[in-house]
Amino acid sequence: MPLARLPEPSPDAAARLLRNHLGHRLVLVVGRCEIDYRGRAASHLAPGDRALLFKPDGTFLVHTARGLKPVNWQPPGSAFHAAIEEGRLVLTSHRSKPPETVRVTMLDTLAVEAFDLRDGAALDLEGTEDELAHLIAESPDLVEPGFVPWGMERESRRGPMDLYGEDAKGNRVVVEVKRRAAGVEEVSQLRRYVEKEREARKGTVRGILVAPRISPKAQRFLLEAGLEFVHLDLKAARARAAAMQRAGQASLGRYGA
Amino acid sequence: MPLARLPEPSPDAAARLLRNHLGHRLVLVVGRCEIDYRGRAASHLAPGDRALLFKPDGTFLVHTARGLKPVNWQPPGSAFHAAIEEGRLVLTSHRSKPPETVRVTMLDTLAVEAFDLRDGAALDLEGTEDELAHLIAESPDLVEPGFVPWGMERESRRGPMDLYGEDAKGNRVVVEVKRRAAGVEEVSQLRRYVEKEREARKGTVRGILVAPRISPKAQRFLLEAGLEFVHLDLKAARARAAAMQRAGQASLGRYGA
DNA sequence: AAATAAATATCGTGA
DNA sequence: TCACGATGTTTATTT
Repeated sequence: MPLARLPEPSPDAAARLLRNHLGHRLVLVVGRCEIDYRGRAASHLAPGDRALLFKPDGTFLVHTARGLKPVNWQPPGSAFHAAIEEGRLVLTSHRSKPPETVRVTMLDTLAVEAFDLRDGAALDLEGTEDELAHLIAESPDLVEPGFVPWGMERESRRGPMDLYGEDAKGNRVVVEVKRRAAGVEEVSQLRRYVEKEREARKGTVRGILVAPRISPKAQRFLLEAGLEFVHLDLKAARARAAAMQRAGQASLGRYGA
Repeated sequence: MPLARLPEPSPDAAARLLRNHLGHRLVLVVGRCEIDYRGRAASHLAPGDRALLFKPDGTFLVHTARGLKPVNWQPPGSAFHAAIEEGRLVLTSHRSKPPETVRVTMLDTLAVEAFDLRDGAALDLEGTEDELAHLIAESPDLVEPGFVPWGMERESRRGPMDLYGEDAKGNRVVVEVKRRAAGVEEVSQLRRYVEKEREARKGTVRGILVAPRISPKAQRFLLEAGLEFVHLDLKAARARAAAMQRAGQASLGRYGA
């Protein structure tokens, strides 16, 4: 049950409830309102019905009936304020760095509710770029036979590239991993790393973009920049990595320690 | 007032309400739940209290008590389904391209509500990159004295660059405009455009990055690539553009037609 | 605090 | 439909 709830409250009653709960509970406000934002940019939204969410951590969201993204918002850390101006409930959210304010004038409040949300769980997410990079680090033949990674970016701070190492011929190799289709921007990214490495070291430096797909323009750009593309998606990487690990185990069982 | 509302409903009662309104109204569900997502990636979220928003356009949002981003979501166009499984209310949202499903098992439903949101307003946003580019197009001296833009990307579809034209000496100039601080990625972007232009045309092609600020690494990269940086933020651009326009008007008044 | 890159990025636009 | 670039991007990570 809501901790508190007011159906079609008066501005005064709504303000009292909000002052009790804003910044402490999840507060939902639904109704007709007009919204102004000023900060890095500025916006105005003429009157209409919307749902407002005020979170205990200072997050503020305004959702219209359409679209995934909030039409206006404020990130965590913002301060809430409820006031009555000219008989109307005015809700503001402000933060200092950068200075930004969202101001909502309620014209018709349909509902105001506060909930105490208890939640100790953290999202367990898989299928990220990081997972793909780790699969390659463990089964580097996914890039090409003989590729030997010297380390991952996070571990070795040699640079921001996802993986680096050397190929079967001893050439330096920079690998950039993408979990989704690569475009020109991703090629540019790899190109920056490879150029930096070519400046720092003598000898051949290869750059390999690993992704499930590459756009035609990006493919041309890649070839012009002397870089390479390896097709690999997460599903295939998982399957092939598992197979390689099994093969490795089998080899060890037969020939290893 | 909500179109419909059930405080602490039974799974059956909640399912009935949801089947009536999902996909037609804004539906809010608050309660303890467990969430699984499978699609481009995959995630699991152990039980906890959250707020669910189902929009009429197929948008689905799961918000915890913290953070700006929903912990799980589904973009517009998704299909909703409410079922009872083993006595529990199970809410799913599915879309086909790409195939993705979010499945919410309600363990304790605190509230279910449906609202009919009427909203004909569109967000009026200013302070975008587009505005900055237009200010420069109208007052090209903001880039440098004597710069003459031949057209904007959108108007002339000459290419992906924000502005292009020629300087006082007749050199081709490619201008990339950013409304916020520029980093290495923004320099790479300008570099791509300039290189393409240098391939296509003979003669000098200058590349100018216009932004309120540039990071030290990006600055070095920019110089190495033979590109230039012009400091300009939106506020200054507005003020100087207005002053230039006034000056232009004054000149016309004195010397012009 | 600043910079860099990832994101289930989303969203609009143009080809 | 795809590709590309903007976003008040936000978020996490590292320096």
